[in-house]
Amino acid sequence: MTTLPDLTRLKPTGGKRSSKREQIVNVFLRQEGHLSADDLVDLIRREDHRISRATVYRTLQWMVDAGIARKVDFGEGRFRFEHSYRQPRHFHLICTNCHRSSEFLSSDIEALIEEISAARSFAAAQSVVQIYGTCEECRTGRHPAVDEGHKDLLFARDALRIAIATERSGLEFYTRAARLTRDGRGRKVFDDLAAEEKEHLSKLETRYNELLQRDPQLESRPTFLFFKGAANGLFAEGAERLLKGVNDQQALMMGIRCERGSHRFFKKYGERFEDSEGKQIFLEFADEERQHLELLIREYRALVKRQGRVRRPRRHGAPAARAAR
Amino acid sequence: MTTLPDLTRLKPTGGKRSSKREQIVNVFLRQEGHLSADDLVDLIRREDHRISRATVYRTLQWMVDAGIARKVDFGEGRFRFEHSYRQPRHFHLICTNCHRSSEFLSSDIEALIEEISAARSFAAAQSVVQIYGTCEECRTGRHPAVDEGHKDLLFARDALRIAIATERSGLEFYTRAARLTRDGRGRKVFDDLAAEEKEHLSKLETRYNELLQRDPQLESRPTFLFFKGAANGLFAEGAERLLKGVNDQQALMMGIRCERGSHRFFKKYGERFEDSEGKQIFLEFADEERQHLELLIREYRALVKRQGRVRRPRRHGAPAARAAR
DNA sequence: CTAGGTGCAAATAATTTGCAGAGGC
DNA sequence: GCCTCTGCAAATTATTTGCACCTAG
Repeated sequence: MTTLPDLTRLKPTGGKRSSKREQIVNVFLRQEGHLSADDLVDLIRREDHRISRATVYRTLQWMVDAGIARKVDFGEGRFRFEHSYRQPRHFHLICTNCHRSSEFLSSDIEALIEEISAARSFAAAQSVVQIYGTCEECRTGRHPAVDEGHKDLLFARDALRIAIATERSGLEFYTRAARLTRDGRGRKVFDDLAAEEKEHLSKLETRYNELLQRDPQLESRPTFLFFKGAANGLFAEGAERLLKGVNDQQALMMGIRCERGSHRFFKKYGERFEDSEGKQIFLEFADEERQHLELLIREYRALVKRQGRVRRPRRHGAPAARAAR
Repeated sequence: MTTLPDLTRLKPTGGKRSSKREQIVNVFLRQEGHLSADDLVDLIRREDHRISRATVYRTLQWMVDAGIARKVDFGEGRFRFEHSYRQPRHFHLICTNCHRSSEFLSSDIEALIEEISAARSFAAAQSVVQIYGTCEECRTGRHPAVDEGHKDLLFARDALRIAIATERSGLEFYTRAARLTRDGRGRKVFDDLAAEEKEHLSKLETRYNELLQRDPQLESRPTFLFFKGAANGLFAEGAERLLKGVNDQQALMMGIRCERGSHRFFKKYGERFEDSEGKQIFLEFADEERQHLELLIREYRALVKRQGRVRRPRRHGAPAARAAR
């Protein structure tokens, strides 16, 4: 919750400013990857030969309490430490050959973990997912075409990709819904939303291109945030269902469901992360979806008031489409 | 691969029969749960005060090599050991309060792990999924209504549940397909398959009831194998798609896809486990699905030969159903 | 007889702690 | 001056190893 890289804010139990501690923390933060206590001692000793191992251990513990560092266990019989002010709760791929590890996020796995915990009435606090095996480099002998790159950029890239896919599927959904809707006011709502999606889509694409300029290889770097819904966008299923034939009320209701799902997803992810571009993207998008959601709920209520509740779906496919032309 | 509880077969490097080792192994196998080396030393010493800690460590290592035990790391700074001759590659829920842990399988998580590994070109050998938190008992203070029960029975129960759900959805699929199919020979294939599914379904249900007799609380024990496809059966999606309108060839092809998915799932799971009722259920079922699959492929080829390849779907829903009556 | 199994004590390895002195507020 | 930080050395914990002895094949 706290713990920006801004160190002035890091005073967990009102500790004193201390040159040694600050030195250790700085060296730790300058590194990336997963350091063992011993790695850190070595690094520190290059700068200052007079810092004891005990102090490093104590400072590591302090950093964990302060939320700067997280203790991770890769089953080596000792702990390692990683930065924790970005992307909490990520998972690891660990190469048993070169002992390097790379990180990833998977909202899909997280969702399953939540479901399983709930099914077992278990209050999950945190979870560890570690995939052990051999990395590409160790297997093929040659360096991978591109390295992982900076986490913040990757996270922002994947956030934008998901947002764009969602926007695209939303555009498809609203365009299709507008075509199928008979009620004039309802149709206008869908038309307006479609226009809004289109505009926002181009904004997101611009933003994505800006991101690419900051790192020319960004697009070819490996996926960091795995999320299955990303492939076709969160409205894809809804858009498909529209074709099965629904009445105006049902179309609005499906819009509500899609927006709600989308809002929840973006909010949940956005809230989890420390200040970063990706977080911002998620939260902005969540807010937009919330607005759409509220609009749709209002319209749904208004329509039900005008028509009474209608449950029967419109006949399949073609007739409705024809009627709209 | 080896490692039945039958200890006579456990001679990894041609070790000698030794009273001490046998004693230690027996005590270990008599326990369930996750023992630390120290726990085991305590248990051993109750029987024989003259066994040294070093021997216990050496025997644990021997058991790991022999495949009797698996070393697990719950981040406590020491290792624990669990039996490994059943359900390899399970995952853990770990209570940080009472330090007990319970096991589960999730083919859904496994599938995601495989996908992620593939996306990162990582050759995954094994994976660790640990959910840390507070168990129901520690949270509410009272004992859970039912305990976990014996793993073998749970695994068999969940295997049967999945098989039954698949059988039900298969029955639905073939019944529907038979109704929609115009080609006489094709219709007969579906009718026969539907009849077979019905018969096998009742067999599975009988078997399930027999299982319940062995443990009256079995049905209320928590899920052990989590698999989302289990809810509606592996043919559910196919059965739904049939309603959208398909021609005879497409119906056969969908049957092929469903049977292939089902066959793969049951085979994969069945092969992973040591001899147990659950394994047997999975493998029997996989074999049945393979037979159906082969039959459908034959029929598909025959139909294409008779009709030429037809790609256009039949018109939506009602007309096809009408035609079949 | 001999390779492998066993006990004991000592070694290792990661980490923690007691204590006396140093340093910031 | 007080309280916390720090270094050093000793302690602790989990596990491994060297070595002499024992035991089954």
